[in-house]
Amino acid sequence: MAPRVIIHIDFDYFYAQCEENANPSIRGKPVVVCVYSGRTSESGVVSTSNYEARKYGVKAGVSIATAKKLLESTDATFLPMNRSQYESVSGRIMDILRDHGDIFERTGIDEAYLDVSQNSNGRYDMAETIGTSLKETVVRQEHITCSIGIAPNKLLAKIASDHVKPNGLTIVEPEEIHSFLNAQATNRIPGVGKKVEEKLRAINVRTIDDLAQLNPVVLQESFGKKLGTYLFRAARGEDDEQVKDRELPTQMSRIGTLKENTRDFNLIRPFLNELAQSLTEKLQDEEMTCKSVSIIAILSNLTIHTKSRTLESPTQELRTIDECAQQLMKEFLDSTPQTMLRRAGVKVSGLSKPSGQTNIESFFSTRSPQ
DNA sequence: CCCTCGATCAC
DNA sequence: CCTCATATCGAGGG
Repeated sequence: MAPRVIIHIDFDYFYAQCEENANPSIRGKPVVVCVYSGRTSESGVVSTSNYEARKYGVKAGVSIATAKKLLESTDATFLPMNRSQYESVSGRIMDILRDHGDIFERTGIDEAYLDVSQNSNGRYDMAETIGTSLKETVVRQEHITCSIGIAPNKLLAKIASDHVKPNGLTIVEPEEIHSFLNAQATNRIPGVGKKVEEKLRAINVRTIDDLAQLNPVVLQESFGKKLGTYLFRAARGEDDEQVKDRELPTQMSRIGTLKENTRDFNLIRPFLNELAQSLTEKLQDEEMTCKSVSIIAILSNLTIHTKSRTLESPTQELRTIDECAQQLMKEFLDSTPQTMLRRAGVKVSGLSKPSGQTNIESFFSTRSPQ
């Protein structure tokens, strides 16, 4: 396989940066984009904050109450998340990126990969020019800075984009892989979160170098075949994942927090209906159907439970989806007496776009009802 | 092979 | 004292 040159682009503190652009007067001050849960006026968590706020320890996941305390001495701005706004900014930036590479893959609202192997002629100096140019274009057109990683594969490009930020550009050429990974913490590897990191720490593995000493069999035994193999290769900077045009999304979900903990169906029914309605609108907008419906129940003790069902035939109708969700939730509550619901969600999955006929699967499922 | 469920990740 | 959305994996059961 010919060597590749991959770019990973990550928009800096994206939601907060969008808010700075929407209202430049808040620039230079701490900006905190919040998800308010609606329980009390202040309940909820921080979604994203700018770097001024991060200096005070205010980052994603911190409760709004805590963030207010940490920032009480400052002139910080707290804003509710405005997702549709960020979606449209993201969409325009993605259009710019798409123009800069041979293959483009959007992996989130604020990140994407570009395969520039052809485009750069396999040369890192040319790839750097492409990277610099796309950063300039994005700043000029959308006033958003981003951080970029350029490397021989997706894994290294992603770790590289995280290496220097905000507004960074990090190149890892093939001969630099080992010195680059060397002393980095294992959690720099995508896929190594809290749980995996804990398990690794328990066996005295803290750096990627430590990880690279482990036997593949040991890794597969502790983490399963797939993850074990992945970790073994990742520690060596190896990754064959192709940059691929994203297929259509395969699921969508809505979740919310109830006003108070309850198991009263008179409160839960309209709540689920709202979520189902929002999902149905989105499905119909996208001209998609779903094959199964799930409910998500988060109890007062914060444990998470799910229950799902495959429909007789794919649908995009509110009635079908809503009734299925209601039924599933009834069954769940009946099976767990006493428990109180804190949050509830609805998910639709097995999505397809019958008109698009993007795959053989949806072709047959729309042609031969049975 | 498909379905269901929980877990994990990363946002 | 605790959001939201998506993808993926593994296990267990048909």
